[in-house]
Formats: sequence, structure tokens, C-alpha cells
Amino acid sequence: MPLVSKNPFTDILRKAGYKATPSRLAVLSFMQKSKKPLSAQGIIERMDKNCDPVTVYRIIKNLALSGIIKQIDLRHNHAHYELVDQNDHHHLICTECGRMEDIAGCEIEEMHKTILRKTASFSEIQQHSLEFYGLCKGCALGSKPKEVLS
Amino acid sequence: MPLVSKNPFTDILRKAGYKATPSRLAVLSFMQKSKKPLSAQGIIERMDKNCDPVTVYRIIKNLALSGIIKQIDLRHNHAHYELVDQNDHHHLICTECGRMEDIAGCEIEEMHKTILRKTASFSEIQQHSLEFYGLCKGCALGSKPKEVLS
DNA sequence: ATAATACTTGCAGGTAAATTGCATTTGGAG
DNA sequence: CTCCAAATGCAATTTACCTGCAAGTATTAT
Repeated sequence: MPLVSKNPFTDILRKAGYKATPSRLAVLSFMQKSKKPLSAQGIIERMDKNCDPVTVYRIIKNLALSGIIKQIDLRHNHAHYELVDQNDHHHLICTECGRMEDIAGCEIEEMHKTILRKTASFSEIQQHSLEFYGLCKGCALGSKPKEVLS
Repeated sequence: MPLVSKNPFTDILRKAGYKATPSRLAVLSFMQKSKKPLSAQGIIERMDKNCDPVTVYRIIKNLALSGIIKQIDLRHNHAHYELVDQNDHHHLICTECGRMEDIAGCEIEEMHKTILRKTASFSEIQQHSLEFYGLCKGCALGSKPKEVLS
């Protein structure tokens, strides 16, 4: 009887048709631990095992294609990614310093049905992204804090 | 007495603190005519007058900063832009072929107040982006139409 | 109208993000 | 254990976009 249960990401990966390689499991593990959306660079830097950046890029791309992770546009100069979880949440991003916080509990999913009823040319909505851009209190007051996100 | 009134974009630019140069007026004119969000590349290609790509990038960046145009993330590999108009609308994008259509009439703006009431660290929301990603009927049926957006 | 000047633009060169091709390695089905 | 499709590493490349600087131009005041 194992003291530690097998990595649940193994099953998730296999179900999506991918092999459960150490690199993929490491990427998913990082994303789970991270409280913030991660950039490709952010993941690459945190990979303790020697893993080629190209591999990370490929992993991210595949995970996003299969809907295991989600791409997020924080208006930095590169994409960010987040594990897709049950509780749908969105982001509030400062356009000055990049500070970010989560917005919980939206009911956007309910709009999917309405939209599909109105459109003539789409048959399915898989995902949505909703981000709000504004000024955090620090930046509104004119101070210039450092970027808080890579 | 002029038969054609002066370009209204001239005033918009000056109010934002920019000179009303031919390049800027041309960019704004394209964006107004275009039914779809345009990429920097898309604008550069359509500029009939010889205008350096760098200039277009700079124009776009400034217009977006001052809120005259709006950046949109269609999950292509580059940003798209759209004139900011009164009637707030969003987008429905096919993740297979890139087909896109507008979604009219959302009441997301009303959420701004709610969000600001809940957050401790933000003082202003200037903009939001809401896009829906799914499959258009063509792609859902397995046909592979060409990309419809640059 | 004209001149002054601050904003704009074009050009050259550069950077960072992400991709591609190909040879080698490896997970996992049998 | 064996085998092969899938995954990885490496080198090179593409793409999107930016910076510095000299030359040009829209606007303001004369």
C-alpha cells in the first residue's frame, strides 16, 4: 500500500493522449503550485532538472491545445498560462506595473448558451477569457513599483 | 464652404496630444473601414503610402496607450487592434481556423463597479477584454477552411 | 506668411519570444 | 524485454516588436 498516491497528472496526460514524461509532470506541478499565471520563461527558469527551453515551449503548446492549461493575455510581451480548474476566475491587471489579482465567481459561462443561440456560424464554445485592465492604487498615486510578474 | 467636412480623427488625435499626421490618419481610417480587428502586419500591408513598419508599430502603440484603439487577443501569435467605439462588443473566435464574429451587447461594464468594491489594491478599471473561443460549424464538421484573419 | 521647435518619421540594427528540422532518446503497449 | 511512435535536445531560424539617432514636418507663436 503506497504512502504517496501516484501523481494525478499522469492520468490527465494519458487521457489527453500524451505520455506522462518527467518534464510534463514537472511543468504541471509548477503550474499547480503557482498562485500566479506563469510565462514560458517563468517555467523554464524554475525547471530544476536540465530541460531544454524548446521542450517547455512544446509542452505548453500541447497542454494549451488539449485544454489542460489556459493561455492568458496580461498585456505583457509574452503569453501567460494557468491550469484550468473548476472555479472559473478572471484577472485584474495594472497597466502600469503589471500587478495582478484574481477575480472570483463570474457567471460568464451562462452567456455561452445565449451566444450559441444567436450565432449562425459557430457550434461550440470551449473557453473564454475575460481580463480587466486598470490602475492599482500604487500606480494611481504616481509611485512606480517594480513589475510584479515576469 | 467645404463639401467634405474635415477628418474627424484630426480632432481626436489633437485632443489626445498627438499631431494629426498623414500616417496616423491613414491608420485610423483603415481601422474604421475594417470590419475585423487588424494586426500590425495587416495595417502595414494595407498602407498605400510608403510608411515604415516601425512607424506603424509606434502609431499603434500610442493610440492604444491613449485609449483610441483597443488591443485584442485572438490567440494568434500577434496582437490585434480595433477602434474603441461606444457599443461595447466582444469576439467569438474559432480555435481551429481563426474565423471570428462579433458579440454584441454585453453588460460587463456593470461588473467594473462590483470588482472595484471587492478589491483592496486597485483603484480604477479602464478597459476589459472578453473573448470566447470555440469551434465554427465548418471546423466542427471536420472541414479545414483557410485562416480568415491575418 | 514665416520661423521656431517639439513631435514624428525612416533607417539600421537589435532583442526576445517562439518555432522548425533533424538526430537521439524514452515511455509504455504488447 | 522489445519495439516504435512519441518526446526531447540542439542548432538554426522566424516572427513580432523595439531602440537610437538623424532628418523631416505639423503646429504654435510671431
